[in-house]
Amino acid sequence: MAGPRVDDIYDQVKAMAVSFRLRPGDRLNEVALSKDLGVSRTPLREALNRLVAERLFDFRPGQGFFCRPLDPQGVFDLFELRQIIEVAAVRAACAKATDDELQMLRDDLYATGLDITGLTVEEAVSRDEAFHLGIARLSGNAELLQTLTRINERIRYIRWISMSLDRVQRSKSEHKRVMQALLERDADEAAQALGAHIAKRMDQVQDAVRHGISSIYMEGSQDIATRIIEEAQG
Amino acid sequence: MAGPRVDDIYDQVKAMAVSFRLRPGDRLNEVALSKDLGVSRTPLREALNRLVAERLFDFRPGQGFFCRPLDPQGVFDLFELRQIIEVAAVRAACAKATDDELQMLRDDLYATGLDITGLTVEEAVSRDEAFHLGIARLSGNAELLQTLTRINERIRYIRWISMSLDRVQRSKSEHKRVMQALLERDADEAAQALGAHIAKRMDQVQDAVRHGISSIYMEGSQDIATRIIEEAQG
DNA sequence: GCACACAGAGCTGTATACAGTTTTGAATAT
DNA sequence: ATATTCAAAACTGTATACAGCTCTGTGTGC
Repeated sequence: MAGPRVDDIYDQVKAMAVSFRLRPGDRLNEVALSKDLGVSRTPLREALNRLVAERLFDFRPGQGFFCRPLDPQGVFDLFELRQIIEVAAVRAACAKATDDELQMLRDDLYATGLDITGLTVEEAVSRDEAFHLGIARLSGNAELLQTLTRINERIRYIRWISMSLDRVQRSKSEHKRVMQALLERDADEAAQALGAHIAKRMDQVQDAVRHGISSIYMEGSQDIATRIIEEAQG
Repeated sequence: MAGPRVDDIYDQVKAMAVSFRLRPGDRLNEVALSKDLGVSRTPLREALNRLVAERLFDFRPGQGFFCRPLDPQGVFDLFELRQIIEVAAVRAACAKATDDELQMLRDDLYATGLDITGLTVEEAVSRDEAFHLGIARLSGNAELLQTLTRINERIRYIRWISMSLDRVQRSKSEHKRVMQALLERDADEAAQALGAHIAKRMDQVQDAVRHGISSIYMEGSQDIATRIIEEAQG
């Protein structure tokens, strides 16, 4: 054992925050959580401070750490920023990625992607993220990739909700259209396709946030992430 | 006294890192720095963990905290990301800002902005940042503003260098062009003007990084930020 | 002259203690 | 019932102690 403690704690607490196993707005009890994790408050607070900088927690001096609230405007802003970043990324990828890199992305997409029926929501969103992050990686801009990674962490819960609400999964065909444009190095078409793809999701976001808020407070729906995706209708 | 300690420490250490008073690549000595700041290591490490999340420091388990290196590719990536964010911001501002807000931005620009001769480099860059951040604020997207703020902190030193190298300051006229387009709600023109403005700076970035690296290691050039801007030539 | 081993100093990582503040909840007054 | 007060409990913020690791530099062998 005895691996890097803070990094582990950081990952564990982040996972809790991302999935809202810690309820939004709640004060975080350092003593209780440190006991749960089997560490002392010192490294826990170090991890929490990182998460504050990533905006996964709020910090109020004298009061401690609070789970970020899930507010519609904040989520909308994040989706808008995501769209900006991703559209720019796909344009950069068109210009900078090698043929080999594009081919590998395509292979990954087709290998993992034909049908998401039977997967858990978590897995489905994870694969969705992987494709989008793959594009960001091919942009050749590490900061862009990093920024998108952080955004994704903050909206992951909403994507779970959205995925579990919307049974008809058209993502994959839209992904294929983006991929096709990338392979043809058609930046305008790729940007258009990806921008529209994200915009379409944004329409569902407000609903997802509302469902999300109630899901968090309902018993028995802690397991949104592990729900199985049923067959698409229509 | 007895204000929020961690926040103060965070601000102080961030200021050191941003201005490279701590040399890039160097290991940070927690004991020495905590003594300098008159606090113990515990809150210092909490502040440092925030700065790690903001990528102003690197953290290597077992070795501690290191000032981020100043590498050309990283700086270029940040400028590219900045351009992406700002172009999107100005488009959003064209669509969403109220007439009053635009007028206030214009007034600020003209009030503070006519001539930067006689200012220190730090002040000049600060005013430059203020205009760009003003646009981001009018985008109505808090995440966008936040992201740009963080980016600015990480490239501020390079802008100081760039500002002190380039005596001819055309920024203001370019800012006026952007402002004009904003007032006319001409998103394409505004995006074009702002994008070109940032791109022009990017050409100087590689030089600035090189100068920056040597400046950091030269005695007597710790004070780039406080250098006075001389009269523009031509 | 160079590489390597080893001991000592120095530094980091974490637990714990304690001071000071905030929150809680019961008791009282309205 | 509702609001208010106040004391106890709980929690946060920071310093400090110490274990364990890393780095430094000296000395030894080649």
